[in-house]
Amino acid sequence: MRSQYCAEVDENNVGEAVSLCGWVNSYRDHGGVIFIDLRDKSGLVQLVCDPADSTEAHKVANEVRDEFVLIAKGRVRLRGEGLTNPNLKTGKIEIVVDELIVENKSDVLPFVINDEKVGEETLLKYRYLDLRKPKSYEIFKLRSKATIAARNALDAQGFLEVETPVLTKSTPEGARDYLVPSRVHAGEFYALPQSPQLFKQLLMVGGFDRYFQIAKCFRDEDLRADRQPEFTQIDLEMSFCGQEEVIAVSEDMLKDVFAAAGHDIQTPFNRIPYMEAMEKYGSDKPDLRYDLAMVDMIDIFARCENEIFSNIAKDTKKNRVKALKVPNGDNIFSKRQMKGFEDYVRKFGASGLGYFQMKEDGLKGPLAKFFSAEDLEQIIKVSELKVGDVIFFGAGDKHLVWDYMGRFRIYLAELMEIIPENRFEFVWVVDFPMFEVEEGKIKAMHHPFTMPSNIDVKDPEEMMSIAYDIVLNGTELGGGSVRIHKPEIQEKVFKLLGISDEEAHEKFGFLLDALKFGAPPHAGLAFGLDRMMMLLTDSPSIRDVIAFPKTQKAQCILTQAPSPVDNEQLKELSIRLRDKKRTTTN
RNA sequence: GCGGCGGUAGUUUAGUUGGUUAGAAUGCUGGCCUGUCACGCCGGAGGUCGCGAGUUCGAGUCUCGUCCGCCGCGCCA
Repeated sequence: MRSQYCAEVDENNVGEAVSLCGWVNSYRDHGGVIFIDLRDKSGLVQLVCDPADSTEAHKVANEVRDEFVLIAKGRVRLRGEGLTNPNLKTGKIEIVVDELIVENKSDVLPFVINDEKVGEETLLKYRYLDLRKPKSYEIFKLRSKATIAARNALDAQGFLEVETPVLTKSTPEGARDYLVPSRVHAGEFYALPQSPQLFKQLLMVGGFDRYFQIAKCFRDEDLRADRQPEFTQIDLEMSFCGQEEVIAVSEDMLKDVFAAAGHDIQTPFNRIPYMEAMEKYGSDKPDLRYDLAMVDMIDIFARCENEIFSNIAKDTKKNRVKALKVPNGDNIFSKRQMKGFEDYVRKFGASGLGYFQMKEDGLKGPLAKFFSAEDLEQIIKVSELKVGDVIFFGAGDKHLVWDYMGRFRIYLAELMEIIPENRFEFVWVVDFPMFEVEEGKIKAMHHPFTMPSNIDVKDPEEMMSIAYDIVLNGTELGGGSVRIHKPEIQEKVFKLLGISDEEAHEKFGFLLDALKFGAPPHAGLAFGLDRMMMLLTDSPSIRDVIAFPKTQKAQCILTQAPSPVDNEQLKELSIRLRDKKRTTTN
């Protein structure tokens, strides 16, 4: 049907007969001669339909409209002097058409392909038209190349690609599950996997040694610009290995994946312990493309004469006083902007945002009077203040201060436009705590199958885990851990999490059993492929890198999913809806 | 669940203090045009102003409710 792709034709083909297929990108009817830009995945080529060459083809060309599907047969000709188009890869040649076949017509499109201004809602409703844009094709081409590079890298390292079930068992912890009703077992449900976590551990018990999968995962939580209810992980697990082997394999794989996307990245990546990341950047996924680290001020504030601050500063275990220096901030930001900073951090629970300005004659600010001259000097010294600098500080509960000062750090960096573009700054965040306490309840920070590094420590809050996250430019790209492979440790962790023996056996009995039958030490990691593609394609939304994404209300506006179903279907599944109006019929 | 922004021809949008027939660009369409490539020129059609109430002599504009889209918070082991 086709001799080559549109944009593959060039000067070397002059005089040759070609047969090209594609869509009408645009047409220009001059009354006599008609020009058609034919488009396929490779690009554009100009067709010329001149009645002098073929009255038949010209007649057909008269009826052609945008996005008609054509098969054009003709010969390649060099364009005349002054008639070339430097904006087109094929701009030096054109196709003199002697046979034009309209393979399929097209209704008028709801929007013009490549029109950058069209709203996303319209684009998503007609996503297949949006995908015709060369820009869309490039994104999915890159995604394909990256995925294949990951496969090849892992294959070369002896990993076996194994598919794990999509219909699986609902688990109590973690995100909300998507449930699938069982027809055969009335009243019972499968769950879609939040990740293949337990199955990949079972594959290690099965002796496969190294497993990977490009796995779809499902989490029924609210959406964000970088979160969809179904997403893809590059998931891997390896036996008789610890953190270092997983990190080494991951770095190798990432190097290949980024190379496939045209980026040379340097390994090994830097590492930062979790606590240091929190103390310096207020985040477990710090963006290290810029510094702007927080400075600890708690000692100095403990000595100040303002009771609110000194009281906060006395409890160094629970509280923090953190400062962010803005070089030359006094000259960059207006009074009004600085007031706005306080409003910004208040949204995240801050009760206020103090500041000092570094003037010619020393530190100035509403709180300066509470500090001794020596301590003011000390503030200047520890934060290396120069005239014109401004220093902001937050005080209070450490988790709160880390959070809002960490967000403020990013906010400032964006405002000051100090974030370098076209740079990939990878960092491994390591040495995570095993648990976090929320509203008095103890929760696994990573997941309950993570190996503690100090299982015998008395205070569970002091327990650390062998877990690691890979962070790129402030985005969590992936995470993993060394897993528990001994049943007694797993049972102990369940106990600490407040999961009873009974519940543990009901929900995870199969895992506890498996651990009893010679489970090897094993460790693994999973990457968020969609987020990786966002970064590789510089896309502002995860929807851009997913062929058929869902809206923020988790709907697909193309297919109208989710949708009501017949009562008959529900009956088979032994399901009765509370609100009967929601079914389509009966 | 909460906060912010938005919804007006197919598309992108303007619309003042509530006041005449809701305007533009682009797309579409009819005609003309043999070298354009964002072709050009002349003409034409195209609007439940998201939806529903309310206030008013009169609502795109004001009020209330509701739906949808986007961003964020909560949530996301």
